[in-house]
Amino acid sequence: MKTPIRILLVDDHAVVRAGFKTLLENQPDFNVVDEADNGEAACRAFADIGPDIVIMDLSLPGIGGLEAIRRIIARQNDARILVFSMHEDILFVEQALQAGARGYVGKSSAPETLVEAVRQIAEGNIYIEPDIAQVLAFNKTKGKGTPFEILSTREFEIFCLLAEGLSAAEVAKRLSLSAKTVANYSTQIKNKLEVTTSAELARVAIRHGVVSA
Amino acid sequence: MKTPIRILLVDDHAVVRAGFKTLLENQPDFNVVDEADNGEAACRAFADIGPDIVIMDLSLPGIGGLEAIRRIIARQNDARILVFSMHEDILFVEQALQAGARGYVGKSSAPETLVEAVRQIAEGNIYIEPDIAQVLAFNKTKGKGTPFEILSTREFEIFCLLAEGLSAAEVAKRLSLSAKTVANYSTQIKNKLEVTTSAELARVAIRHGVVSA
DNA sequence: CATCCATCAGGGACAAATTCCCGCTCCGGC
DNA sequence: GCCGGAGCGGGAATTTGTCCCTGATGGATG
Repeated sequence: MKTPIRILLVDDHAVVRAGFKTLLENQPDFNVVDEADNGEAACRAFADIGPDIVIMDLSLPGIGGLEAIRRIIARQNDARILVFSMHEDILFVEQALQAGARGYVGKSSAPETLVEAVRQIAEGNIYIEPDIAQVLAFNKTKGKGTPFEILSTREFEIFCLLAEGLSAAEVAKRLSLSAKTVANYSTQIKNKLEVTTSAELARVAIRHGVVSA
Repeated sequence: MKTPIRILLVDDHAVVRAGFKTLLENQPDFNVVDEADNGEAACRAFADIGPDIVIMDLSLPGIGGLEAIRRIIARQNDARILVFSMHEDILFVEQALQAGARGYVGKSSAPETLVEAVRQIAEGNIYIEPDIAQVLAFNKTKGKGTPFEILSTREFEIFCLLAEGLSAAEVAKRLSLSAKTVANYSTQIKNKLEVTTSAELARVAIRHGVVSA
């Protein structure tokens, strides 16, 4: 190819980055022109070199991957960003795509998937893993929005208490409700946030700064 | 080199594995002779091919990385195992070394560190990242206890999975245990850590860096 | 004003998880 | 050999969670 795909690689794991780099450069038309290990550096590198595509991990030190995506998109709203994340968490995927990412590839994908995703996105298309795409499409039909806005005031209140580690019975006492009511809310909250266990609930809450660890 | 280092690569992320493989094989005397994506397969592969060194991720489906290390060491107690883990948390390092690993390289290491670690361990030495080694040594002198020392190996393993948000049933499937056993462990773990809900469990885990938020 | 719909609250019935207690095996230490 | 702890799981009672459905309220909107 006469016009190689110029890639900016963003991941805070130096070793993983190096591995990916060699993997990507096995493709003759792939060229990793720069790397970054945090969000700020990624933004700067993007501005400096204007890569064809950014491959970005979401869990970055400093400003997270999401914020980095937002800043890059703010600068150039047709920037081509592929998110590669270790934890294939639907909430993150949604946030990433909403922030402007053009694709999402999870941890358990085949290497060819990554390569294919890079090509698709570099050409201006969108690439989301079939499995994940299905879930997202399904959510869309159900009118699911962003994580917490879909919770009503009361739901959010109960959500916080549960996330802090209170049992359903304790929450009920605190809010002068029936244990039954809290149990029902709890189920509903989990459904809305698409988690199944209280541990996940707590993680989501902590992740979004609703409660502290 | 006339005697290349024969490597068994164990990681459940196909993409990461592919990246590492290409990275390692940039070294002319490194030879990735086999790969595995879970603990059982790793043990079998080790028995089959007798590699010079095993590079192993800790978070594996089925029997975890820790158990895989134990089984390999049980078979050949001078087996050379290098642990490469995404989450460089001290607890895991301690457990891994106790299980018989000869080295530990964390996510944020330079690629050269990984290569160096492989060489050191292949020669029969021990290699632990300087940073981590320091913390370990420091903890030893202070006899500093994390709340997790009171957990047995198995308890800790289950604790991690629960904290990540898996249900008891999922943990059971993952570890090939009865749901009953996991439930019993779960109760015991909560007692030991003095928490009552799974949400609290998750918070404790996150607070101590055992799992990420 | 009537209607519709989301929110809040909880009952009933059933499924599932949790807890407490027990028994069993296997090992490493004394 | 004996003991204690670790690992594994069954039994039974209990608590929780889930699903569904009923009201009440309090805006919106036609």
